[in-house]
Formats: sequence, structure tokens, C-alpha cells
Amino acid sequence: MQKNILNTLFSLYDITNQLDMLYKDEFGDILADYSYTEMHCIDCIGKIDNPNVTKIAQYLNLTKAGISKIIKKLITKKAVYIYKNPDNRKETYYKLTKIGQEVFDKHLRMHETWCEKDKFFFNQFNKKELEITYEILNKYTITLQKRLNDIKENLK
Amino acid sequence: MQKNILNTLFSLYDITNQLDMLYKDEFGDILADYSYTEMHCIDCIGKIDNPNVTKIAQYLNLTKAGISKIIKKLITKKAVYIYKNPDNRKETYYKLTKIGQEVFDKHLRMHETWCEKDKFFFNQFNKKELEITYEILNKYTITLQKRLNDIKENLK
DNA sequence: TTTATTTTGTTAACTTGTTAACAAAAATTC
DNA sequence: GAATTTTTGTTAACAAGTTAACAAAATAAA
Repeated sequence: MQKNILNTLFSLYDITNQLDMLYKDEFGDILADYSYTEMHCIDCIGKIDNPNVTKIAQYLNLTKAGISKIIKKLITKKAVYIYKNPDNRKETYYKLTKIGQEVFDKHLRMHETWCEKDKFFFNQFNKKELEITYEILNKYTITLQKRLNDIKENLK
Repeated sequence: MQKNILNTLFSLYDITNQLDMLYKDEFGDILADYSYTEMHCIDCIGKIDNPNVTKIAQYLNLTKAGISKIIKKLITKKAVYIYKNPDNRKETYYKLTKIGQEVFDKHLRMHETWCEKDKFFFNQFNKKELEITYEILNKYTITLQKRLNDIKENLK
């Protein structure tokens, strides 16, 4: 069981990512011009308060250098523009342009469609079953996160 | 719920990968010389019957070109060597050297330690709870895989 | 306040893996 | 059995993201 749950998680992740990319193509037009990460970066900028490179990097689990490059691309694509806080000359924030907002909206609708389909699937189980699954997954996440932090602490 | 299960799965995957890499460093010495994918490639060559580039690529969900390069590295590191079937001049197979076998064994022990720790965690739930979780995850995987195949079919 | 430390974001060099084009061998089709 | 198609693995050109080194601004410490 313990072994298999890991394998299941890995294939689930794999499929999820593939689906996300393919849905992108199905939804067509604008989304097709944006890579997986570009799309998620736009999603981030649309959701977070005062998004800067550092915050986006944390959110997407990428390096600041990586985000810096992606945002440059998004700016040349005119999906994103820079704004500054007059009180802070160090940090740079970003907002979506009209084009960026359009990408954001389509991506959102894409995920809504996804969840719509999921509803049919999850309806075959009862509330208790879903709750215990959710609990186990969440607790497992927390446990692994602790192990991770312990190792990181040790390496210092 | 449906939305959250996806998020949980994503962070679980993320943590799992990070742990896999960190454990590698904790187990020290030899494993430290091998990247994540190199390690998994060695694992593959140790497990599969008559492993060739194509099979390994399928197993690890990478392209043949990618595997081709990784194996080249593993050969210069003397962890892997080539062998051929006299009946087939097209295909190339690989085996682990002594060094490769050592990496394989350490990686295996690493995962055993992982599962050992998992046992403590999963013991806090009863058999039924674990079974339903496993069932839901598996069925969800199958459902998503079907969606994926349908889209791929449509794109043809 | 001025010195030291931390945080922010950029850039260059590199790593890892992909796509596309290819040659050689094997399997099919006619 | 000759011609066509498929499979196998390699390579070059590219794409995406990382690490390391850096300058500039903000914070903390002295």
C-alpha cells in the first residue's frame, strides 16, 4: 500500500500536467501562444496582491532568475506591465494588460471545465469517503514536509 | 473538495521530489555523484528485462533523445555498459557495472527507509480508510487518463 | 549615522531535456 | 524478394530553468 500510493501520486501528477497542457490547446486561440509556465505566471499575477518576482517565484516553486526571464517575455508579449510603489524603489510589481486578463480568464474557464467534469467523478463516492481521502492526503503532505524540513535543518 | 484534492496532489508531488533529492544527499558518498534522472535511469536498467533506450524512455516518461544522452554520461561514469543481442543489430541493451549496481542498491535502501517511515504514518489509519483512499486515487487516475486519451484522439 | 547585513531583481554560463532531422536495421506489404 | 513503412538510436539546434555572481536598495546593528 505505502509503496503504491507513491506511484499513484506520481502518475496522477504526470497525467494532470499533460491534461493541463492539452486542455490549453483545446481551448485554442490565445492560450496556444503561452507556455505552461507563462500561463501559470499570468495566473499568479492575476491572483496575488502586489506580485513581485520574489513572491511569484515562491508561489510557482521556481527561482527568481527563472521568473525574471518569463516576465520579460510576458512584457514583450504585452500581457503584463510594470508598476512601481513610489515608497519603494527596489521592488517591481506587475499587472495584467487587457491581453493578459484575457489569458487569465480563459485559463480560469479551462479549470472550471475541469472541475465540472470532476464533479461527476467524485459524486460516485459518499461524503465520508471523500473526507477521509482528503484527510489522509493532507496529513501525509504535512508529514513529508516535516521530514523535508528536518533534513534541511540537519544540512545546515 | 475537487479543487483542493488537485492542489494537495501537486504539493505532495513537489515535496516527494524534494525529499527524494535530499535523501540522496543524506545517504551520501556515491549517490551524490548522480543526478535525480541518472539515478532513476540506473534503477530502470537494474529492474527491466533487456532495457534499451526506447523502453527506458517509456518507463521514465522522457524522450529517447534524452535517455540517449543520459546513458552516454552513465557509460563515461562507468556505471553502465552496452551489450548486444547477436540476432538483432539494431537494438542496444544496457547492464549495470559494479559501480552501477552499488548506486542501484543504495537507491533501493533509500526507498526502503522511506517506506519504513511511511509505515508509522499509515498505521494511524485503519484498513478500510486506506483502501478507500487508494481506490479513489486509482479511479481518479484512470478517469483522467481517459480524458487525456480522448483529447489526443480528437487532435489526430 | 555609518557600517554591515539582507533583500530584490538582473545577467551570464551552464544543465537538462525537447523537437526535428537523420541513418541504419527490421518488419510489412505488394 | 523488392519496395515501402516502421522502429531504433543518434545528433544538432533549441527551450526552459538553474546556479552563481552581481549591483542597487532597504533594513538592522554598532
